[in-house]
Amino acid sequence: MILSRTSQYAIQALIFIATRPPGEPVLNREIASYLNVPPAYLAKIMQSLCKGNLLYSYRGRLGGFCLREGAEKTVLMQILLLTEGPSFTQDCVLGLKVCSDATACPMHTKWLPIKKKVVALLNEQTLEKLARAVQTGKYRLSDLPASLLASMRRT
Amino acid sequence: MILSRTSQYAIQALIFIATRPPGEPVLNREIASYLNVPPAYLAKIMQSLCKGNLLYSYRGRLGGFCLREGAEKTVLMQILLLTEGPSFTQDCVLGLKVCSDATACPMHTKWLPIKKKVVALLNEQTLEKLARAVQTGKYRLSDLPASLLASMRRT
DNA sequence: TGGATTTCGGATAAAATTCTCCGAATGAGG
DNA sequence: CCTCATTCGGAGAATTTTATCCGAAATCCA
Repeated sequence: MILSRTSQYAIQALIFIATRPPGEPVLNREIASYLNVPPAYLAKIMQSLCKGNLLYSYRGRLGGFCLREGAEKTVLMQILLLTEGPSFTQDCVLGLKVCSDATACPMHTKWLPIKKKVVALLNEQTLEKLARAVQTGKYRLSDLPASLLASMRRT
Repeated sequence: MILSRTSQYAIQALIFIATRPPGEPVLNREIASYLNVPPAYLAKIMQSLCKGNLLYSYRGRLGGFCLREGAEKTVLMQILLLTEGPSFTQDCVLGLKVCSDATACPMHTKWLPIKKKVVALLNEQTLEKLARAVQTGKYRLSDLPASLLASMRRT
């Protein structure tokens, strides 16, 4: 039900970059402050996304990170395979080392169709699409400001 | 997509107890060796399941753990609420503090129907049912023996 | 009563994840 | 060439999760 923080940060950062004009490097500092995540930690994640061939990085003045050509078509599953590891979609719900159609845990047959839906969903969500959803203003990428949170609690 | 080890151990242990004759206490040691999980760690989890009112515990000779009366009807969701905490079903995929129909992350609307399916599934799987599935021999609760794993790798 | 067996509960260790710091390399611009 | 701003890469700290250890309390049975 839950992604690691690393995965969440990675997805958020990539969508954020996808909302920005392509070709103009985005600073790690800017991403971190927009998303409200620890900059030094995010920097590490950005590095691994570069190594995973999703991003270009540029040093020095005018440096920053850009999506690689075609990376707007990147799908959430690709990101998660980088951040969660390749066994991400294969793990057994109950933690069994081997859980296949042939020999399975008692949840296997019930879980399988749901897992397939999740995988399908993650495979159809592109950065481009998600970025556009954010640009409309209908959806958020970062937390609500604390002031707003407080007023929600009061009601 | 993934439960904590604690949750996995808890579910496995409870199903195992449910496969045993009710009223006869099962030893922590026995459960741990059957499931092949660390006994001392499992013992901690068993304690919290007692505090969560799913189990009875008995000390001394003939001691061990039994399902509480009616606990065969316990549903996976109840266990997970104990082991993963009450926000288990509420967390946003992208990690936003607030992500509701009113103000949401860009995955929210797509994720919601899947989450509902997951919740429904977890709410309909009782220990009784899962234990029976194991008793038929069709499904497993613990890992395959290492020898079998080795022979699978050879093919 | 005393010994054996088991869970309880607290402290602590180990491992994994999350997060920080800093010097070095790189590149832009004066 | 020098300065400044940025990412890179390695080391390591903090936190959380997973795992271990041990004395104490409870219980059975002889």
